[in-house]
Amino acid sequence: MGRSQPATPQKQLVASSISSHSPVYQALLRAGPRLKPLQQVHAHLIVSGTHHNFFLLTKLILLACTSKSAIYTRNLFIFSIKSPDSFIFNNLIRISSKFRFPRDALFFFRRMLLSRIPPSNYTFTSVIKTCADVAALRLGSVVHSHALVNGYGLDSFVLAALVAFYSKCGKLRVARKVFDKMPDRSLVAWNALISGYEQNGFAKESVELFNLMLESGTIPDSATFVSVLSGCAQLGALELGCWVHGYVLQNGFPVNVVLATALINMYARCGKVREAREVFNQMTVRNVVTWTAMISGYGIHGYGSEAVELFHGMRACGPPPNEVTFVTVLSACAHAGLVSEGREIFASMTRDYGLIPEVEHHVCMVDMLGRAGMLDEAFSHIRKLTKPAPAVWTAMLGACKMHKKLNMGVQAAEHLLALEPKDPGHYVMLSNVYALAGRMDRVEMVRNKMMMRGLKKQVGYSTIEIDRKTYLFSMADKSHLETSEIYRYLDDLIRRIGEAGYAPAKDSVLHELEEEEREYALRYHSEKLAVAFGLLKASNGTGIRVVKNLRICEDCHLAIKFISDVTHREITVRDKLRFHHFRDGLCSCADFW
DNA sequence: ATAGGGTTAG
Repeated sequence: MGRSQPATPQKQLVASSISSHSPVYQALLRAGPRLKPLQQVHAHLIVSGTHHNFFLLTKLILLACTSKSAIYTRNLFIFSIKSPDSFIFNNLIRISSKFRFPRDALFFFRRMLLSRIPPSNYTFTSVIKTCADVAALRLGSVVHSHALVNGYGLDSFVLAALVAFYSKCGKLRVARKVFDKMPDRSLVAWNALISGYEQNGFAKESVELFNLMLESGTIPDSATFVSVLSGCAQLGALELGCWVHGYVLQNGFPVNVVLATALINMYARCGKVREAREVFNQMTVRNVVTWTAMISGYGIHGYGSEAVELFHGMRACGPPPNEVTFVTVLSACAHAGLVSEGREIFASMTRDYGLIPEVEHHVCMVDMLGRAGMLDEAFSHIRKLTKPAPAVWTAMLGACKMHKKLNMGVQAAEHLLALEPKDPGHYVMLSNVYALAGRMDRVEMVRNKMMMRGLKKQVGYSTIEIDRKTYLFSMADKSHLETSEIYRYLDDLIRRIGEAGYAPAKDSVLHELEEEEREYALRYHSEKLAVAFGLLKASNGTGIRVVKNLRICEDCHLAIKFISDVTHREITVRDKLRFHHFRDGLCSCADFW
């Protein structure tokens, strides 16, 4: 029957005769995703007259795209492929999106629409992923409607991609809405939203969703654990973090590098640096992120020499440190007063690794020199910079406050306020510098300026985890069920530490308040409330772990030292910058923070 | 052929 057909397209005949066993196809496979070999095979196709073969051209262009040769791929697309089919379009879009060539992915998508080839769920997932990569909210929303119109409103792949997309754009409410409407939620959809919450700072929501996931009977995987552990790290939720670790081990889930690194980070940020090191030691494969997480862990606990030692270990037998590694090790030096070590490490950055110091490294250097009381050196470090970033001046101002250097502090603050006139934190700092110098007239002036500009001090709060639940306290908080008990207990504690020699450090309260209000405000700072609650609730012998969103104040620091002494309890406070381990009336930061 | 993951200064 085939014979009786008119001799229609020679092409078709050739196409059918070329299979995946043919020598040319094998040559393409051998070439793989490499530009030069592909072009050689291409030349061979032309010479042998098979360069119109659709099957071969499809393989060629997809390999070209995989080889990341964007120009060659586009040329093949424009000049060699007469009428690309949906398979070619979908794969070009997918590969371009996978290798982060968003412009190409969108180019092919537009061409697909212009060719009137209907996009499929494959098309939409890749295009949405591309929109997520470049956080193109408007475009992504248009593609979303497009997907709905094309009948993919219930497709689990498309919807999972949309959840990830809205999460990446910070639109968690929309992401949640899409997620809630999914008829059957895939593991990836759960993971995308859990990660979305965590990445956008909504650790609590992330953990809550994880619990819903378990209740729904969906089995989590390593990506789930990684996001939840990051959430635990954010929250300082050690109990939950330990539970996740146990769950992973008991159920025999494989612990890969990323998961182990997330565990290190969780333990370190929950105050358990020894446990973090244990995970680190047990790993067989460690990459630069692993090492950096461990060094950072030591740093935030004030264990500068351990951080430096590990850094040298990394130099000797680990992967090359990257710019993040240097930030963490320099910060560790700054917090531990390791000036000469820090200087040497800073120098090695460019000398040994060809890394150019960025703003964050300069911030660490200024912080390090400034904390150590070497304010002139810190200042001259700034002067060497062509355009000092605000953060550098923030570090300088912090050092001036610490060492009560009024003139230099005012100078730093002036630079800072010129650069960032809307940051309330800078005004607070400056007013504190004036207060410490006894210039109450100036304190008043800064406060007025702040009010006139409609700026408000950031609200401080502290959290504490009891029985895998996190409780939040703000200053003079009375929203808790056991408020009266907590206040009674705290008042009694303050009486006891008063007998032991504690006197409120009234200077450390923000001078927005009148004299008689100050002591009251200090007395019921969120961290004190959280500590009191912890002492009431946590069983004897266990440590108290509090997380504060801002830096701990001078008075709370002093009070908690006394509290650790009179109650014989270990108290850990993680503030915005680092850990304070209080024990027997002393703090691990040695009052150097 | 489809979607999700770990480290960063003040």
